[in-house]
Amino acid sequence: MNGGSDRREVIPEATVARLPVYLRGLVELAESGMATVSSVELADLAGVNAANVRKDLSYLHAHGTRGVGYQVDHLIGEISLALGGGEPSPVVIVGIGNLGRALSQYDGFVAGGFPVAGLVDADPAVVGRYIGGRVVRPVEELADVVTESGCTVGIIATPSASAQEAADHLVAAGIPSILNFAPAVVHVPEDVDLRQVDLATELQILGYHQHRRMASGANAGAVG
Amino acid sequence: MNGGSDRREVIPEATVARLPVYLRGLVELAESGMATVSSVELADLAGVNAANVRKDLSYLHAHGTRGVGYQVDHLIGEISLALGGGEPSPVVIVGIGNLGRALSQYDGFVAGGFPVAGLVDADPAVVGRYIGGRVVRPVEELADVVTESGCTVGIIATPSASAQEAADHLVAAGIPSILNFAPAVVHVPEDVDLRQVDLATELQILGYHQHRRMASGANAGAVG
DNA sequence: ACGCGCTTGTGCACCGATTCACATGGCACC
DNA sequence: GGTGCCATGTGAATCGGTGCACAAGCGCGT
Repeated sequence: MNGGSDRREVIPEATVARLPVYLRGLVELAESGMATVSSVELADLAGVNAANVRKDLSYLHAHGTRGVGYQVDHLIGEISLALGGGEPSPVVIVGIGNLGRALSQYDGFVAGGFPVAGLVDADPAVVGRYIGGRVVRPVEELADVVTESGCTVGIIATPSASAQEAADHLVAAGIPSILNFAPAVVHVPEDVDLRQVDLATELQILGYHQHRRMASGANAGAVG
Repeated sequence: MNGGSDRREVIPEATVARLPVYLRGLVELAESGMATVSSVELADLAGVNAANVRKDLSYLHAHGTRGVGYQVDHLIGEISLALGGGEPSPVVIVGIGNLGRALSQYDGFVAGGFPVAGLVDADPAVVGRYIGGRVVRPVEELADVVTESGCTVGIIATPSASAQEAADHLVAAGIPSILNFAPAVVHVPEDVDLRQVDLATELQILGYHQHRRMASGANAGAVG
């Protein structure tokens, strides 16, 4: 059943999605001088259940001390290690419209270890322009950009109509991880990791809850 | 226990999250002249399982015709109705930095029925500037902006340090739905709907998979 | 008018995730 | 040095979601 050599076996997807949140909270704690943190405190910071925090951390083999809590430094190290080994992963942004421009200057990327290493666009009117000190290169040179900078993450910020094309370019260039901001479903090979960030969808989900609240508020008092 | 008059009882959260994707696909189908669509086709468009599509649509009481499929027009109407009743929900954006500027000009918002009705910022250096024909107003006037324009959705695009403050302002102004782009956990009252869109977190999740793939690729051939 | 094929609608089983509750165990204080 | 407190770590039950597989039903062709 177990080889025993699997230091880090497998972390559930839901846990992986929470680790960055823990990490942010832990960094804040470290900056404010806290040396240890309990699962309850960390749960409060991350907005989740305390038992959930403990189970999540148990997957990292980052055990704490009973009666005391977890060591903040150690925890930061373990989570960072799990989330990419601490190595920065340069990103390339495809599609330099409003959103692409904003993303290329978004501080959170650099702070999170994801420096923007390249900008490409298919529109000749945009190619050659400088955004935040970086030149926009034609999408035909995407493979070169990837090779030069060692990009491992591609961000799609094109209009939806061009999203699939952009994804194809990224896959062809050997990018293994893609973050798609375009409101469109794109298909990639199985060995490519694709995540969707859909602003319009998020708003529509909010709209549903709002609509339902009003409707049920007018009908009955039962509100979830 | 049940009134029996609940035309639309409750839709599972996972289904709600897929409805906007269906809607997009359906609109495309309608534009290309398709009158009916089968669950298999729609599933392919949305990238999900066909049985899942059928089950999702059954929650809307939007049943199709056996042997034929679903009527595209009717389905668009039903989904739109579920997702906010077809009424546009104006949004107000708090924090006009790089991201806020991009969001204020994002076409997808208007197209999705979420026109940007107001921009506010706490920084006096930003207040008064015009972004896309709209003036940035001070955060103190947030309540006025909401009242004037009937905003029902607030978008937080501030730095993380100000996110909680922005949320508090929005809640105080009576906004029931908040979309938070700041990489920070914010707390709101129970009756306020809050959704998180965290770019840095998404990248870190991608980083984990990438890291794991390399690690397990060096160890064994087993890749999920 | 009748039967065949296609598609919907759904019961059921599986799976991952969450959460409670409790046993386990270390630290600090006396 | 002993005892009590407190927080971890985890077993087990529960919950929501997914997907298979099949029965039910409608239309179209003959």
